[in-house]
Amino acid sequence: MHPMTANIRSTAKYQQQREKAIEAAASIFASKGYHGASTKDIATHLGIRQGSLYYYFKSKENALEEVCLMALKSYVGKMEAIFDQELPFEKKLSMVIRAHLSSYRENNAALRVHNEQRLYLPKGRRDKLKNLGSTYRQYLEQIFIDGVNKGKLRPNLDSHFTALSLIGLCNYWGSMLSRERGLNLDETIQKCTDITLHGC
Amino acid sequence: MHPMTANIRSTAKYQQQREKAIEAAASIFASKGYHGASTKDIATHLGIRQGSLYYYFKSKENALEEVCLMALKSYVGKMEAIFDQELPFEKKLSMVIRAHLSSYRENNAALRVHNEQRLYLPKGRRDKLKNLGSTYRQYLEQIFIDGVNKGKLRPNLDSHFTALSLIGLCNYWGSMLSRERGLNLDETIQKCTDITLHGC
DNA sequence: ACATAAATCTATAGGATTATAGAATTTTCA
DNA sequence: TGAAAATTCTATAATCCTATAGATTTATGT
Repeated sequence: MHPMTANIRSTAKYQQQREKAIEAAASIFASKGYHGASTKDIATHLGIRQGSLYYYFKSKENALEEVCLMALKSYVGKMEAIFDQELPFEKKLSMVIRAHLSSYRENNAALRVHNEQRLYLPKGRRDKLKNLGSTYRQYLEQIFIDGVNKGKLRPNLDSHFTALSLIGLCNYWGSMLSRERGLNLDETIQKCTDITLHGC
Repeated sequence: MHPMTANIRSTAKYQQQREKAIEAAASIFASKGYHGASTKDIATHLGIRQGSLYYYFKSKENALEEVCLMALKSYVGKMEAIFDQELPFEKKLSMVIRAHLSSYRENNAALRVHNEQRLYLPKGRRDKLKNLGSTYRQYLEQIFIDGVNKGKLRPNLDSHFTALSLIGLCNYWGSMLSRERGLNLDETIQKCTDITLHGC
């Protein structure tokens, strides 16, 4: 039988293997890009045949969708965990940066795929991603707002702009960390935190 | 006759039309990605037939190469012009940021293609790009080093890290500016300069 | 106006790709 | 063990894509 049935039933084993399929897709999409990767590449990486992949995904596009969703969910989850703690601003900031950068260093291919390939999804298929991304941004923004309110940051700070800039900075260094093995993670975290706080 | 001959002869008209071909390729690659774009897309955008495109490019890969080179050359050119002027650090910094961001806003598709698609070129084909990119980085780094030497920046500043971070920041906001038409250019330049100088 | 060169066109070889249908195999569990 | 369900396989239709060869049209310069 084929996917439709399986998706409804959703065995534990099915879900587990599906997760592996998403990871395989993430890995292939990350190295070859969405359009550059073929369903055969992904299937081979999983150890099955091209046609069998459609037992787990409705389409190649659906695979990209799932990869991006998986990445963002874990990303937002980490952020929530940090946000909920009662910690001084500087500590929270460096924890967020650590979470972001170490995700990349652990070669979280899915996160890279989300950042680099999500725009190849048709607009309608990006709504959930937008919402999750927006949630993340709002948490980060709130951390800056709290910092301002507690007098730790200058009062005229544009928290929205700052949050986005930090995301941009982390994506840049994260992508660097996942490509350049020589780069030191802790040092990079330290420097990103420092430049965000104090500029130059 | 075909390309080989033409490439050697290189009429003025040929060069001019070739430039248009590179721009068309840039525009298509920027919106669909390298692998997602077809040579037919590019040709159609130029108003010629798919096969005729090979009068201007040896291969699709060669087209990507030329797009990236064109982008980087103009990018480095602008930087050199700024670098050579005798100006205070803050002014130079904001000029560099303006040059970078306004390139994106002018919808310089080629620059986006370089940033987002150059890794799809085989390693051997990226040497020139690496050198140009490295030149750009060195100029920027030198601007920070000069700032330190003149006592305008803290003496322990890591100029290399700072230069790369600024490039990452500008690529992020640049890409944003080219996608979100509502975003104000001057304001973004101002805020990028400010956050780079002072952090938060 | 004519010969030559430049630019574009048509047609196609040779592959590769996605998605589907239905057969074959493996698992599960009563 | 044996029937039903789950998983994977094979084969293929229907496109689509790059690159090339050679014909055709357009431009140039004398």
